[in-house]
Amino acid sequence: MSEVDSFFKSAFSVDNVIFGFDGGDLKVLLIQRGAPPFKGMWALPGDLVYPNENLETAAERVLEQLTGLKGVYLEQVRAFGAVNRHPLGRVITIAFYSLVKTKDFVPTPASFAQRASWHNIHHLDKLAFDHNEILHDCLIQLKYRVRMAPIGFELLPPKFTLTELQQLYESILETELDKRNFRKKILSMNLLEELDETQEGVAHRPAKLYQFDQERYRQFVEQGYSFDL
Amino acid sequence: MSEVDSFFKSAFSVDNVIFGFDGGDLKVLLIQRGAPPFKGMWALPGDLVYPNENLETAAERVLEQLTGLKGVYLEQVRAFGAVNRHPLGRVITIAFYSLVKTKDFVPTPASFAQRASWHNIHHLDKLAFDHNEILHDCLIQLKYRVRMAPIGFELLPPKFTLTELQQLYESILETELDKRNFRKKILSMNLLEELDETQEGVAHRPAKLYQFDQERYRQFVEQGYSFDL
DNA sequence: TAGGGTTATTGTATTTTGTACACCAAATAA
DNA sequence: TTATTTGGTGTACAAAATACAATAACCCTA
Repeated sequence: MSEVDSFFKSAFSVDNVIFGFDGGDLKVLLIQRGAPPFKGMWALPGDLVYPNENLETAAERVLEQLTGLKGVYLEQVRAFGAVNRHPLGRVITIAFYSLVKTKDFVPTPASFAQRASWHNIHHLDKLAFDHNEILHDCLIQLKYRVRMAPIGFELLPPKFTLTELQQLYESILETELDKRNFRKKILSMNLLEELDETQEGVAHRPAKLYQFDQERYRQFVEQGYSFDL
Repeated sequence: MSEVDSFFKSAFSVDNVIFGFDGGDLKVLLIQRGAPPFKGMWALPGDLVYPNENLETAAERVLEQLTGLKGVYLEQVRAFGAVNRHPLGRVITIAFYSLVKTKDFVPTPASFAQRASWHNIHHLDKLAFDHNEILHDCLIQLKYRVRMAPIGFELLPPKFTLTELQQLYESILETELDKRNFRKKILSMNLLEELDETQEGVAHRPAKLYQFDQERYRQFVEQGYSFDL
């Protein structure tokens, strides 16, 4: 991440809250800062926006440099622009969150250099800058969005069990869901394709695998329905 | 509104979608640009953010300079930062919307100078910059928020009839609502105080006046309920 | 190979919420 | 006084949310 010159007047950056899910709690990918300000502290990955770069493009670049991933789900949350949020000058930042499948994450040279690692979203220390606040707002946005659009699947492998899907929702929404009611509701939208495969390598009855069907969702929306969980 | 120097490298501004309601359709307050670029076209009121000014403060300043109003409801929507959105250079803008009571609006010198006027939100020409897109996104945001938080009242005078409130929701949501069901639902939350006053000067049975009770809403939230319409 | 351990899968009854719908009341104007 | 206009109200039905428990299918171990 390039750093802000100490004599700049104003600049803008993007910061990216990269969410991941590994079956337990919801995770966020943080980097450990190697230079002042906030040297050694954990921070959201981000960078200044290049002169000929859209905001989304900058956020995608930050994500790709760190994770090697392209084409992942990305959404802007809002701008953070408190006058003193950056100790070296006036920098406003545009916050994005993205949803990645943790198994796709391949550490890049940038992620080694920046000591990137996954952190449990509920056990976070004080982060650099106003990143705790940014993270908090992105999480609120995610909680809201995950119930109104079929974006949770972005955090799961292409084939998943209904229990995995339920646990994902439970960890994002921080609530417990009833198994039978959850299945009834998610299956009633008819957006999941039931596969002829089952879980393997588990010491109990293996669960059926499902995958999200993008085409069915397109028709679902076209017919005036909206995802709601 | 100060203009961007042609030799700047990058800057950021705020733009404010000021909504108003006069009983008919939802309105938005626009200014007619007096200088290039887009001279003569209608645009959202906005300005560059001052070096020592928070984003919200800048949006409040723009609003106050134009309308004389302070302390109105204001909410950030998101940043707009397409590379070529401003013809004179790289300017990203942070979009806000605010909700004002049209009867409180007192034209200021700035609003005369900028030929500010209310426009029907559904009959808009092409606006300057990317302001149609900004307006569109702010309207979508308003539609969401007005059903999840008691912010519609910000567009009405302190004392209003249930029919006025219903018409407000109908014009924001662009849908018709059933009178009995609407009243049942809004009254069931018990957030409105029924006053001992009635409408005056109407050629039919006068309606009871109500006012939104902020204190009741505080307790409502405290008890874990959430506004939902 | 039988039994124990673990998770998967399924339906129904009840409560709550949403929706559809029509008549009388109270004021002004002619 | 009568016509016109909007205000105000309740009930029956449909849909959705919720609460809840027994059997099935697999692996492991004795």
